[in-house]
Amino acid sequence: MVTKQYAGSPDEADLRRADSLAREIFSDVANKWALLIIEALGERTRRFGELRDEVEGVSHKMLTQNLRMLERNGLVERTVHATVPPRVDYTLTEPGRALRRTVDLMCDWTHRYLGHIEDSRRRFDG
Amino acid sequence: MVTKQYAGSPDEADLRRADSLAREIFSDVANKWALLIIEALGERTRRFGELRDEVEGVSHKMLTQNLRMLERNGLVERTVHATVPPRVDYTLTEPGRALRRTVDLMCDWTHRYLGHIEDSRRRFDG
DNA sequence: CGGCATCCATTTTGATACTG
DNA sequence: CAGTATCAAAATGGATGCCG
Repeated sequence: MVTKQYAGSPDEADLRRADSLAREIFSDVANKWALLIIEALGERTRRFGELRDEVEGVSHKMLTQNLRMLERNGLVERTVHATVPPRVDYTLTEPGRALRRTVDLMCDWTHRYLGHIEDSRRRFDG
Repeated sequence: MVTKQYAGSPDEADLRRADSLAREIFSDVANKWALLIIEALGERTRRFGELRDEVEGVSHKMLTQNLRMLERNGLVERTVHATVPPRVDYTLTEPGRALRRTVDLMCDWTHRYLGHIEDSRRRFDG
């Protein structure tokens, strides 16, 4: 559960605040592009352009937007090199790497159940 | 990585098909409502109305849509009881429960790094 | 009660052009 | 190269009404 259950305790207000925050973070992170970007970053530092190439189908705009969001939440670190042409590196932080481990599991899951899912779809569609 | 790397092997076409399927499944599943619904289902069977109450903020439409998608992918099983008024139960299948375990980890992650993230946001916004 | 279809507002997204 | 701004197109989501 994202939001935890609790009774009317003294610091109920604090708990509610934490819950709505948890929910907000979950909404930020639980979307296709964010998770694919986190996967693509892996353990290595990547340049903006490398990410755009590796995350298939992502547009320039979506990539920037999601990277900004991930940076804001402290999941990626952004390093600007003062060169011409400019070079910007992105790396997962510790929290980012921790999240990546869970995304890895989701990817494993996808490959593991590929067959099941394909069969299920055929049954459903037919 | 959602899509795996591979060289020009004989069954390259098959692999590409599997990859695009993996990507499609990932896109289906990696969205806020789907994951929240999977979490809400947990180990128990739930009625449609119970889910609507438990998944805070979900609309009738989004719930139906996502449940249909999850059913199609074989992650939930839908049971219609021929009563008046009608009663429809939803339960996670084995693949669904397996996915839920990874979503649980994502939720744990969220609560674990709540503080870090809140701090990071403050720094970023200010 | 649960589901589907429709309409409509809002949001998201992609394409494009422009900047440092 | 990376980022921002803008605009139109497309997808999403909510509200409503009707059906079994």
